[in-house]
This record gives sequence, structure tokens and C-alpha cells, in this order.
Amino acid sequence: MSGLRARQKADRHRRIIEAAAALFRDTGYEGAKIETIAAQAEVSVGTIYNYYQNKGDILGAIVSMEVNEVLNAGRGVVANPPANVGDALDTLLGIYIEHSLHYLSKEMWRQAMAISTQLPDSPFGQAYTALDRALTEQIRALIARLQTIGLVRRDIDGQALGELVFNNMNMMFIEFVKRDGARIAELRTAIRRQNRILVAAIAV
Amino acid sequence: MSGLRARQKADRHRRIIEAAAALFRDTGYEGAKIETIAAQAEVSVGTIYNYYQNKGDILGAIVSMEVNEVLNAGRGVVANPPANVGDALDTLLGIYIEHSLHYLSKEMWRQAMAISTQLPDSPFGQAYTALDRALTEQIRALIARLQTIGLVRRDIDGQALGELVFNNMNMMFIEFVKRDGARIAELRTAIRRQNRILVAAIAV
DNA sequence: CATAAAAACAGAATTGACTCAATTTTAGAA
DNA sequence: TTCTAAAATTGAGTCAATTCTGTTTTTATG
Repeated sequence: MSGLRARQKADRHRRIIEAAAALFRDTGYEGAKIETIAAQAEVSVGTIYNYYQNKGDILGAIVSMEVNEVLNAGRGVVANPPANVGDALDTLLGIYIEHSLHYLSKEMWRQAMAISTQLPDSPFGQAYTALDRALTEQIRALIARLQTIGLVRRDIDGQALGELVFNNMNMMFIEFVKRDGARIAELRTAIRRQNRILVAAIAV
Repeated sequence: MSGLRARQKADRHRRIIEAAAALFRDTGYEGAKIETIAAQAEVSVGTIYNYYQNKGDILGAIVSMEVNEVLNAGRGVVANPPANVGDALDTLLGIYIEHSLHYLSKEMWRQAMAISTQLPDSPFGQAYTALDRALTEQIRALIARLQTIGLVRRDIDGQALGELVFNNMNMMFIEFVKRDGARIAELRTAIRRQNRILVAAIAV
């Protein structure tokens, strides 16, 4: 059962994602019609809905790839953090933020975030929540690492702190993608300013 | 020019909002068809679009009423905060959270949040951002008050702290409305735990 | 190789938000 | 009162996502 059918399936998946990614970039998420994606991927409209539950799930597949790359890049920082609490946080969050617009435009992020709250139980909605959790977990891991090294006080509630840092960054990122004029540098500066309060509280 | 026409206009606004609120509650936001809202409000579909740019803006009007009530309730806490930093924050945020499901179901919140990120430049998108800012400002005002009273250190960056507290609560609230099973009590407990870190850092 | 069941496909039909040209209602002047 | 321009209403029509149903392709079996 893993012959021709499976190969064709994988190929169609790839073609749909590629066509969609190109169209989302060029004409925006709203501007990309399913009919056009289908034509470009050389499948029918019905087939697309056989592969993805709805238009949002197609975007979801693209977002997941992006976030997984970010998670991967973050591992390096957790393994080898800068020898200073403020810099360590700034470096990790910086990676998240700087990578974020690599494949996805702000409009695509807006749509992705909107869909993930609108349909939290759709495949993408669940995947998005899982990704958020993975990012939170990575921040928590960094904090644990810093505690081990002796840069962060041992009596700090690492879980709660990780959530606090992630939630704040995420909310700032949401506001960032909502304003087309917003610059990455300003976002990072603002987050650093907020984290300064935390850093003062937790550094040994 | 403020005779019959203005009265009819106000009346139609009211009828549309009332019909929409009832239907959103009963059949959910997606389930409520514009046609049905129009019928219930005894106006035509076209008229609804003369009053509101899109379906989301109707929901937006309802959300704004809700949040403005919350802001109002919050004023009391800022004017007369509990004599303890942790309790003061918990009381204010508690008011926000406890009021939040008064008129709006979780599904309505999900839709409202989704629309505000999806269409940040629509009337509702802008209004929603303004409401967020007003809530942040109120938290900042509480912190300033606590600094005046002498419960919070004067050298704390009140603006950054207000943002941190609001962003964290807001993100937690988003996750809360995404899970139908989530309980308010658990949400408040989780936020209190996160804020404990901040409280330890800023209390005199 | 023939063939029946299962899986996947195609594209026409449906659905519901939103638009727009035609019509009706109101305000205020003569 | 009567008339006219401006404002508002109407509902049929448009558009794009999603669903549905009949057809084709693939697989497994004798």
C-alpha cells in the first residue's frame, strides 16, 4: 500500500504547498483563490479539500515549517547561552523575531494567528497551540540552563517565568504584525525594556 | 436635522445590535447569518451594511460595550487599591476576567480577537487595539498609584511593567477562551502564580 | 490477468458575506 | 402644502470558500 498512491500523494501535497506559498506571497492570503492554487498545483479544487480541511490549514502547513525552523535555531542558544541573563533572553527571543518574517509576510502571520484563535480545534489550530507551547518550553529550558550555570537564582519559578516571557513576547509580536509600519529593531528594544524588570528580579 | 431621521437611525442601530447579540449567543457568530439578523431587526441586508462595514463590526460594537464596562469597574480598584501589591494586581485583573463572559461567550471572544488581528485597520480592529491600550494604561495607573502609596519601588519602570502584566494576562485570556473547558478560577490562579515573580521584584 | 473494493479525483452546485443600482423616505425651502 | 435634493433603504446579484456526487484510478485478490 505504499507504492504509486503514496508517492502521488506526497507529490500533490508538495505541489499544493508550493503553489499556495507562492500565491500567498504574491497576492496575499485573501487574494489567493483556492481555484488559482488548484490550477497552479495542477489538481482540482475538490482535491485540495481532500488534503486540507480549509484554506487556513494550507497556510498552517507553511507556518509550521517556519516555526519549526525557529525552534531548531533556538536550540543552539539554549545549549550555549551568553554569560549574562539579559543577553541570553535577548538572543533567544531575537532569533525568534528575526526569523519570523523569513518565509511569512506580516499579512500571512495575521491570518495564521486569526485562524488559530478562530478555529482552535482545527488541525492547524491545535498545531499552532502546540508550537506556542514548544516555544514556551524552550524559554523555560533556557532559564533552567541559566539556573544550572548559576546566573539565575535557584528559587525562581522557572515555569511561570518562561510563560511570562513568552506571553509578553508573543503579544508584542502580535501587535507588531498588526502594524505594517512597525520595525523589528523597535520591537526588540521594547521587549528588552520590559524584560529588564524581570532580569533585575531573577539575576543572582 | 435631529428629528425623525436621527431617532430612526438610533433605533435601527439598537435593533440591529440586539438582534445580533441574541443570535450570536444562540447560534454562535458563524451560525448567525446576516440575512437572519436583518430579518430579526426588521431591516434589509443592505441597511445593515449601511450601519456597519462588515459582520465583524457588529460583533465589535458588542465587544466595545463589554470592555468599556470593565474599564469602568476597574476605576474603582485604581482609586482604592488593596494595601498589598499582589492583591491589588489580582483584584484588578480579577475584575477584567470575571466580567469578561458577562455578555460575550467564549466563541464570541474568539471571533472578536481573530477579527482584530485579521483586519487591524477596520473600525473594529482599531477600536480593539484602543481598548487594549486603555486596559494597559489602567494597569499602569494602578502601579503608579501603588508607587505613590509607597507599596511599589519608585525606581520601577511603570510603563514597561504595565505592559508586561497586561500582555501576560491577555495572552492567558486568549488561551482561556480557546479551550471551552477552561475555568476562570484556574486562569486566575495561573496568572497569580506568574505575577508572583513580578511582585517579589517590585514590592518595597 | 480480470475484477471488485477502496481511495482519490473532478468540477458543478451550494452557501453566505458583501455590493450596487433603483426606489423610497425625509428635511426644509418656496 | 408642494416640491426637490439629499439621505437612507432595499433586495437581487456577485464572488469565493466549501460541499457534494458521480467518475476514475489504484490496490489487492482469485
